[in-house]
Order: sequence, then structure tokens, then C-alpha cells
Amino acid sequence: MKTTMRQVAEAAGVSAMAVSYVLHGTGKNVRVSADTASKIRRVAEELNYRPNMLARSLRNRQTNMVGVVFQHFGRLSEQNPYYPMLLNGIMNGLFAEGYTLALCPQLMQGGSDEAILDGRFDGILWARPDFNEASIERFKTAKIPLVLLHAPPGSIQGLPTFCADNEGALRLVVDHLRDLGHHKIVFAITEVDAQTAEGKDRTEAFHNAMRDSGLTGRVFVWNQQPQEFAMYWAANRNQVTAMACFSDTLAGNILAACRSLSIRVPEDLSVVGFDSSTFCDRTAPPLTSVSQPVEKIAYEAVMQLISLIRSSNDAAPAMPNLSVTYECGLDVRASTAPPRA
Amino acid sequence: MKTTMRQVAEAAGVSAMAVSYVLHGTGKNVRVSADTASKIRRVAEELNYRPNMLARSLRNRQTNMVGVVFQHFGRLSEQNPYYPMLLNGIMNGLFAEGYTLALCPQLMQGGSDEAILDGRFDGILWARPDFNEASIERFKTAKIPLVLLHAPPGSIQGLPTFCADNEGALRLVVDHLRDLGHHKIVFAITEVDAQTAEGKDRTEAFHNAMRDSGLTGRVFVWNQQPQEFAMYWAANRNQVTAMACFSDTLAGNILAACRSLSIRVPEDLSVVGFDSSTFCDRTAPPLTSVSQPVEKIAYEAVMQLISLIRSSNDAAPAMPNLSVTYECGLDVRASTAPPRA
DNA sequence: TTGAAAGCGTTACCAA
DNA sequence: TTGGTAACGCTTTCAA
Repeated sequence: MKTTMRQVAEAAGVSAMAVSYVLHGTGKNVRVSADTASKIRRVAEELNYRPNMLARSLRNRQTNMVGVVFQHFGRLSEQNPYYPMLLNGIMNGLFAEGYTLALCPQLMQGGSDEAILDGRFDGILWARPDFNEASIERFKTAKIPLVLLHAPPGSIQGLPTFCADNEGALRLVVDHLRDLGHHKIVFAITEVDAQTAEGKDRTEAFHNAMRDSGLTGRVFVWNQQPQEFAMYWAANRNQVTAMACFSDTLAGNILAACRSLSIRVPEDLSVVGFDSSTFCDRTAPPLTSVSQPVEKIAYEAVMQLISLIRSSNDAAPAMPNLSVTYECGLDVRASTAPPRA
Repeated sequence: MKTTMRQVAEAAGVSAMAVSYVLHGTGKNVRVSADTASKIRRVAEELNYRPNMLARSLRNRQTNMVGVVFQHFGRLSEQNPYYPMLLNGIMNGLFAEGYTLALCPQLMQGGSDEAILDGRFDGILWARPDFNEASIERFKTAKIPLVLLHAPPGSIQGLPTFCADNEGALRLVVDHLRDLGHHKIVFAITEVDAQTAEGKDRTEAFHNAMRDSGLTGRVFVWNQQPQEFAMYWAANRNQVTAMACFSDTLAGNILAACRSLSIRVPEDLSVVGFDSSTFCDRTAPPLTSVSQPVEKIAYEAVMQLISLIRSSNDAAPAMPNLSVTYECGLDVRASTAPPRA
């Protein structure tokens, strides 16, 4: 049997609330003499008392738990270190502030998101790229602190969003390729990613950057089947000398597809990834890629969420409309080169 | 304001427990007419009622939450996909059974492990390689379902453990290297890993395998400083033609160190990793490595934990002494070859 | 300075 | 078939 506060109180010859005050600093109208306090502490120690968090949470209406949703259509990639980096940022932020990170099936498996509302979580970090109007609406009416990652600014009104500066990033990519002499540049994206807000944002950013360079960009939506890539290449080999990819993972798959089709990178095709993780140093050839501060983004989103949680009791809720973008860089490696004459 | 069960009951003109029965199937002695039931459901819908999980957990003494401890001295590696694989296995098991995965700071940051006992978790999955006698003792007395990963059989009595078959794995490695013609084989391990139970187990397994092959094995404990490796090589270059490493990550670092010292792999030195993740295909040269079914191990450990949780209410607690090991394979890639004559 | 009592939202037990 | 009552473990308010 677990020891309860009452048992401690009884054994120490005091009331339950004295114990509560001494051990948790609760109750402002209460003063206990130093003697009593130390006696309570000793008795608690002797009885091996452990406060029950459930009861405290129920009473205090706060759980110190944050729900995190980061699953991207299934499984974590084994190749792309994106999620470890994301988790590092999240854990750094949450743990330093004493919050527990929870991944709950209802949130992760995309069933009903009632779990958001059942009192389990003080706040939600939505780090998954897919969300639709209906869920956004529920988020807003839920009145629970909520922060979104991967949500391009403007895609959502009234909720704080944290996202890479896709516009600037794709400008870097296009400028780099154009400076190398490329004109026939294609943006490659998977069918799945193409449906996310960030997918749409990067696609649009690509078009904008191309237009500003006086070029016309085209998009290759790939279902990740090898034969589909072979067909695309057969039909378009004269229309494309460079591919800017939505992610490193996709770029890696394209490198593999090129290898099996004897398409030489970068001689026949330049390839650019997005994320610039350690993964890019291991590919053959090493992958030129957009770098974004994943861990920093995650960390700052978490800290914003925590401040939102802490101020949610106050009268004036702190700026729920915050929208932060992060500047990206371009790490040039060996997968890009001038096109063949 | 959140709608409570009582409000639903009042609005429907019934008692709270009728609501509880209809919505959660609780209370066996209770029958409600079909009319009443549907009315209750309708009213609950209208009032947008959401059951409060905290209250239910407090009352039922179960949270459907499992605490997972997997942090290995700091951060998740960005190179080694070990943790994504581990998490995939854990999430597959937990989510399918409706459990929430929690990472809480007290458990992850190695402070006091009181969080184990404060009622938050139905069970604990200890997936971290470090544990000492004292913590084991607390685990046992805690009486909370607990399963350990990375704990070699025999290292812990009275708790279920799930682990790779290190003995067989290192036999595969030594046999492979011996068959190639190697005699001077060294087991490489980091200082940190050397202190874990699994580190000790693999070291011992290496010695056993070497002895059975009529060889004498030596161990290189590396603090991961480049100059330390340079010194080791300068002093031992004639005593070592092959290194069996504790992990892929370590093997990767050794490959990098070799490159900077112009030590050719595999001509001058054969290197073997442990885990055989996708990481091994990306290294130069691709890394020969022991394969272990990480995801399967994690999944089955989780399922065992869940069955332990479910039977912990029963009279007969289900075999707490289970100890499972998993057969490993050897994926031969390009980092091993016969030694130079 | 201390204690008694009333909740938080839910479920189990027992009477009706 | 129903409903009251007590309890889960803690904290706050109010009274002593």
C-alpha cells in the first residue's frame, strides 16, 4: 500500500494540510513551526511517503505534461536524423522546465483528437505537418495552449507557429543552381508531402524564386515507385538538369534511383536536399542541402508553449498570434555542379 | 468551463452513475433502459461532455501510461538510427494497446527516480543501459511492473530483461575475422559504454569467443579523443589487424579517425560495427556489422510489460523472471578483408 | 498557528 | 432497474 498524506499527518500528530504545506509549500495562510516542519519531514521519510501526482493534478488542474504529436504518416525514418534532432530540441526545452513529454495514441494515430481536451495535457505541441481546417478549428475552440511546428506563417490565424523560412531557403537553392548555370530546374516532392502545408509553401516558394530569376519552374510529384522515376526521366531528360527536393530523405531516394538508372550525379543531374543533416555527408555523392536549425526551432517552440501555459491562468493571455520563421543556409556539397554543355 | 459528468446527469435527469455506466460501461450492477441510455448519450453530445482522464485515473488506479527511459547520457545521436528504430518498436506496441508513452524529466535526467512511484505510470520500460545495484533494488521494491532492455541475462535477478545475444554475436564476429585470417583482434569500446552492463557483457563475450578460437583478445577503451586513437595506433599497429566495435557509432568514429591518419580500411585494419543499421551502408567503406532486431526487441519488451501490467491486478503475478535474448546476424560489407601478409 | 470540512470528477458499494 | 453515499489523495477556504 502506498502511504498517503493523511497517514503521514496522523503519524506526525498534525493535520493533512500541515503536511501539504511543509512538503509542497502550498496554502498561504498556513504557518508551521520549524519543529513541526522537521518532524513532518522526518515522518514522511520514515513512512516512505510519495505524493500522488494524479491527485495533485486533479486538484490543481495542471499536469505538467505536454502532448507532442510528431508522427509523420507512420514510422520514424531510420535514415533521416530529423526526428532525433527534433526530439533533442523538444526534450531540452521540456525537461529543463520540469515538463513530461507524452505521446498518446489518439493524437499520434490521428483518431479523434479528444485527448487534447480530457485534462491530461497542459499544452500541445503539434509537430506534424498535416492538419486541416477542421482540426485547426477544434484547436482554437479547445482553449488549450497549442503551438504548431511546420506551419508556414499565414497558413494559420490565431495560433503560434514556428517554421523554417521556406521562401528564403528556396531562393538560396535556386540562386545556387542558377549561378552554376542551370535553367531547367525542377522541384521534387512526394505525393504525401505535397499535401502538407509546408509542402505547399515550399512549392510556392520555389515558383517565386524561379520567377524572380526569370525562369519557369516545374514540379515533379513522385509516388516513390522506382519505375515512376524511370518514366519521368525518360520523358523529361532534356527538360531538367537540376532537382531541388523537399527533403533529404527524398533526395537520398532520388540519388539511389539515379544510381540504378546510371544517371550520373552531378554530371547528368544536380540534386539538392532539404535539412542538411549528417545524412548528407554519407550519401554518394555527398548531398548539397538546405540547412535549417531544427533543434533550435523545436526548442523555441516548446519554450513558447510553456510560456503560454504559464500565462494561461493570467488575465491577459500572451500574444497567441506569434509566428516565427527561421533563416536557412545552404550547405554546398558534391551533388551539385554546372550542367553539361 | 469543462462539462462534468454531474452536469450531464442533471441535464438528463438521471444520476451520475447512470452516465458513467452508459458512457464507460462501468458498474456491473447497473442496468439502464435503452431510452435512458440514448437520452444520456444525446445530452452528453449536446453539452460537449469530455470525460476527465485525471479523475478516472485517480479513481481506477490506472493511467494507461507507460514511462519510458531511453536517454543514453545526454542526447540522441543524429547519426545512429538506433533510437528511431527503438521508438518505432515501442510505439507500435504501446499505441496498439492504447497506452500513452511518457518521457519524464526525473526519469530521463537521472535525478531521483521517485517518478516511478508517484502513480503516474502503470509500468516502466527501462531502455537505458546504465543501472546500478541501488536502482535495481528500488525497482524491485517499487512493485510497479518494470521491464529492462539492454540488460544481459543474469545481470539482474527477478526482473524481466530483453537483450541481444551478445555471446553469439561476438562469436560470429570473431569467427568471421578469424576465417579471413585475422589473429590480432581487438575489441573497441568507449569509456562510457564500458561501464554499462551490456558493455561488460559484450567485452566478456568477446574474450570467450577469442578463447574458443584459440586466440587472445585485447580491449581498446577509447575516450573518443582523436589524438588518443593516434597514440594507440602508433603503439599497437603491429598488434592489431582487426577491430570489433561495441557500436556502429563507435565504428563510424574509428573509420573517421583512420581516414585522418591515412590508415586504410580494410587493407590496414578491418572494422566491425554493432547494430547494422542503414548507417552502415553510408559509411566509407560500408561497414560490416552485427545485426540485431532492435525494433522487435523493443516491441516484445513492451508487450511483456503490458501483460505484466494487466496481470498485476490478478492474484498470480505472471513470471517476473523472464529473460529473453535475441539471435544476431552478421552483415558482411566492405570494411573487413583478409589482413595484409 | 492549527484543524475541519468541502471540494476536484470519477467510480464502487450498498440499499431501495 | 435505479440512486445515494463514500471514497481515490490532495489543496483551499474558512473557522477556531
